[in-house]
Amino acid sequence: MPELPEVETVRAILAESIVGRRVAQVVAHREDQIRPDRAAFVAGLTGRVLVAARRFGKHLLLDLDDAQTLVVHLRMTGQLRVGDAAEPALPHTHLEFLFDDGGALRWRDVRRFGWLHLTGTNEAMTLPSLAACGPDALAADEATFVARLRGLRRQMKPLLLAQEVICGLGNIYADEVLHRARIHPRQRSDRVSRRQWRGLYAITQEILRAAIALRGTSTDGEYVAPDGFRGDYQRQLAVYGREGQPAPCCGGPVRREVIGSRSAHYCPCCQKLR
DNA sequence: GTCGATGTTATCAA
DNA sequence: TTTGATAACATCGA
Repeated sequence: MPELPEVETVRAILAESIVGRRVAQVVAHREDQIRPDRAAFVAGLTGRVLVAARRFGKHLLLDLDDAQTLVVHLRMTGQLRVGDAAEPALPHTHLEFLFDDGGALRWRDVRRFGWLHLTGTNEAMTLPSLAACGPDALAADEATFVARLRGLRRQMKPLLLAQEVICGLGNIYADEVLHRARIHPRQRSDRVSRRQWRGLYAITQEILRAAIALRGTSTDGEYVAPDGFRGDYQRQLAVYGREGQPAPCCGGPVRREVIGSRSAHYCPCCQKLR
């Protein structure tokens, strides 16, 4: 599922492949995922050139040549695919941007939780979904990161998933980060030491960068990049999705339990509750 | 054919 | 303040 490293991979590929190209036609097969509405969306994008691709947390921001920005959230199964307009669209393709050079950018989303919002570039960060976000997990420096997380008293796993505190982490990387930091997912955050916070910051940076280098994680073939390739980080996962299998830290079995109504994976012998 | 699980987020309830 | 339940949706596997 797309979390920060996957969205960053999408951003990088789009920056290479579609910046500079002009949208000749927008075909909206359905309108429930586009905002503010179909008419404004289609009219606002037709004829425009993409000039930049940015990312904030799990949000993608595609800047156009007229001070408009297309903000995209992939949620669970949203995908942007770059290809040839002559190729048949894959199933669950709900939106197509046809370029004037015969290429196409297509939006597909099996579960249809994702959304695309066309707004002014200056207003993009004021969209509720973005305005509510804390600092980006990758862009934040150590002082900012620690300051945002300290002072609350929540279970560590749900805390790392809270986008309003720090944005970008999802279920996979939250589990991986806590495992590497040897912190139990139910550990109350007010019992975490200053030293542990600093360690958590360093580990978060390492894991996010390593995942980006491998172009993200593709479990169950869910996440696919705009070029059709899957990520490779799933091979590096220590605990996520590995219930019952030996953890790399000690060889003991990975445990899975529901915490904050989300599945959490951890090593019970190396991630002790204090 | 039914049921539960999947993971992200908003919203409402406790 | 924190936690949990629910809903949005489609697919897959038991």
